[in-house]
Amino acid sequence: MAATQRRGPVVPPTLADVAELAGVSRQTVSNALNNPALLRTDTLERVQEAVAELGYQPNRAARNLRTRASHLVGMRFAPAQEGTANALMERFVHSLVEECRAAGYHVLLFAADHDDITSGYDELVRSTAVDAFVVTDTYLGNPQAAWLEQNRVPFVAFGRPWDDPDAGHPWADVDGAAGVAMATRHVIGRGHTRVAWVGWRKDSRIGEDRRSGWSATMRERGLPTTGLAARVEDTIASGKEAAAMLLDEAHPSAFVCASDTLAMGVLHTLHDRGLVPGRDVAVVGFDDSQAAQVVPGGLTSVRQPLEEVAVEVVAALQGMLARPRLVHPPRLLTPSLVVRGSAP
Amino acid sequence: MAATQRRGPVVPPTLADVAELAGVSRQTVSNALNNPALLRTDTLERVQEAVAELGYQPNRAARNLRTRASHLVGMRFAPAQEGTANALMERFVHSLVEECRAAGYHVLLFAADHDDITSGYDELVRSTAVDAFVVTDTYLGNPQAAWLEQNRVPFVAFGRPWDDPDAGHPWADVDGAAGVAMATRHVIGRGHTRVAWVGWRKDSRIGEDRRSGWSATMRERGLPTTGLAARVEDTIASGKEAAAMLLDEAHPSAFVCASDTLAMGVLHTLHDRGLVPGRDVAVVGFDDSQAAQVVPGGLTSVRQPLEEVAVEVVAALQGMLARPRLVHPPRLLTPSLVVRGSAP
DNA sequence: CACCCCCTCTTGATCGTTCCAACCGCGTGT
DNA sequence: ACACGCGGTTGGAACGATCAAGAGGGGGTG
Repeated sequence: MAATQRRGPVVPPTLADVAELAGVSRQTVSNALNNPALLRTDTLERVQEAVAELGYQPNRAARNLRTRASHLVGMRFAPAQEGTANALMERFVHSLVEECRAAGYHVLLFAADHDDITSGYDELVRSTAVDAFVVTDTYLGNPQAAWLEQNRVPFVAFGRPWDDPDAGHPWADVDGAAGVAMATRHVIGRGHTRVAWVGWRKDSRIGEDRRSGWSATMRERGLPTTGLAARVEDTIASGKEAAAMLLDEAHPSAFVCASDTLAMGVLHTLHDRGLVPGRDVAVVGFDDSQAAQVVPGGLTSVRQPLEEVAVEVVAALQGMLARPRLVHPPRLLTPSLVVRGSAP
Repeated sequence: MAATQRRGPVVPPTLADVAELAGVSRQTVSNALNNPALLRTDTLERVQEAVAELGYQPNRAARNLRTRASHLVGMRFAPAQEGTANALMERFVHSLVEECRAAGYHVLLFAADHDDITSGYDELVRSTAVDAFVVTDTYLGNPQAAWLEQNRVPFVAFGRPWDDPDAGHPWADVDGAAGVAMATRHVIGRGHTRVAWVGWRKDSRIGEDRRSGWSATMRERGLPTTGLAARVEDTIASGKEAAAMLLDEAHPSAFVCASDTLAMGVLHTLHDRGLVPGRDVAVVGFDDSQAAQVVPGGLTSVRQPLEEVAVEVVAALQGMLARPRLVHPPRLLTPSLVVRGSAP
């Protein structure tokens, strides 16, 4: 036996091998694995021993073919943009992988053409390579969400369906407005009254949502907002320029930003002007990126509970695949504030 | 027909459906896809039309079962450590996904128990869920590489087999010593003569390799190294302490570091002491992390050519799966230096 | 004209698993 | 004593693709 395995790839045992060793039929072995309650305890034990002895694992391809399920979840993996501080995905994907494992799923990554967003999805659906998708970039006006829904492809979104509040698919998201409100209250609590907002352009729904957390809190506390907001591209340079402009024209003592990238831009301006973050001017970012964690002095930032998002997403996936009719209720999760030197 | 598809999931067409529509047998359709040269051109066209009309894609599970190949590549996905600036994986994984797509493969992510490293691999191998693995964390004394080799599981490593120079598996790696040498020459070229090294503990093979790039270059230029090196944990705090110690005792005017995390630690000390990076003291990191890119002033850093690594890894995978006997020759790739404010 | 061969296409079997319906032994109710 | 239900088991048929081998027809050759 050892001699036959010395050369060439090891050929894994099959259900039939286990059945023969245990002295039962294939179906009994199958039941032992998928429906153990049907077996007498002594038979079950005998089968389990045989399974353990051979190191048997059911062949995925055969099982997939028969059950019409792959136990794979597809996810399009877009790279983090260089030169920004947005690195959510690594954290999220890891949590997702962990959660999926607990649920008996694996994560399949794929890339799509940049011009044809649906290409990757389409191919995987038609070849029945995955059971469902996790869609993460719903902020792009999500053409793929609409496409998936139209084609009755199961998927769960990380991100709200902004354009269609009662879309038929399950989703989980983080309450950006609540996070920014938390950040704003934090700096107000430290005595700041002129709190500026550096956010994204108006066409970003997420950006407007986050901004509302700032403006609502300011209004609530009776503080001014006019002239204290900037809406720019999500780059270091834009954040830097916006901060310079705001400092000159509106004299804020604190900045709340839509992203860590913008916040890092603000830090650049303070750095250039010899202002000390946290002492002269408070700065809060959003995402708790690695840059926020390691920048000298530290950047206070709103941290998304990506682990919880992953839990919700996988729960929704399981529900959706088990009972396709039932729609999992959406979940909106609350982020937390990580306080560091830039806004102590 | 439309009525039958209105409710419930759409059932994809099979080979038989295409065959019927094209008026040929199943096998002919199969040949049209896998071996088109065997068909007469007019038949081929007829089949291709039918394929296009039905939107046919071969069922993965069935194909996998029959061909005993899944066209999936497994990769263990470990999360980036919080509080450090090491975020290589996201970039590498994306490149890998792109390359795999070109080669007709997909990437399957999985997580393993922290105590039993081989658990995830074992399960996937025995269930024939993946054709091969990409192993990335070979620096941990790689128990999984040894295990995989022993069990004749195909895999390609990103990282050299440090402990076993002529290991039987293909690999690609980045020449860390060359990268550090490049960094060291850069600061020497700018007039620095007392160049310090902040690296990892001695038990790290990668760390010692990178260190050799510094020490060899210094020796080559006839510059002193004694008292100018520190070997510490890969954390911000350790880098910060090491920099303080070195500044007090050896008075270096430049720091070359084994990682961006350590380099950020050095920046912390400079920041505390009112020293300006790039003007008073030069600092070079390793990895070109997001933190290096966005920190005020910018951190000069050695950038790993992860895209090229991915190309090599996938090429090795293809060769290995096509001709298991032949061993793909290892490749050692040269990194580049990204110059920013900390060492202009 | 018969023979052979090559090119093209078809038929039957197979991969390893799960689903289906039938089967068997056994105890129970009538 | 016979039918019946029930827990436990059995062989056979699917799932959808590929592999192996064979069938049919046209053209070249002796």
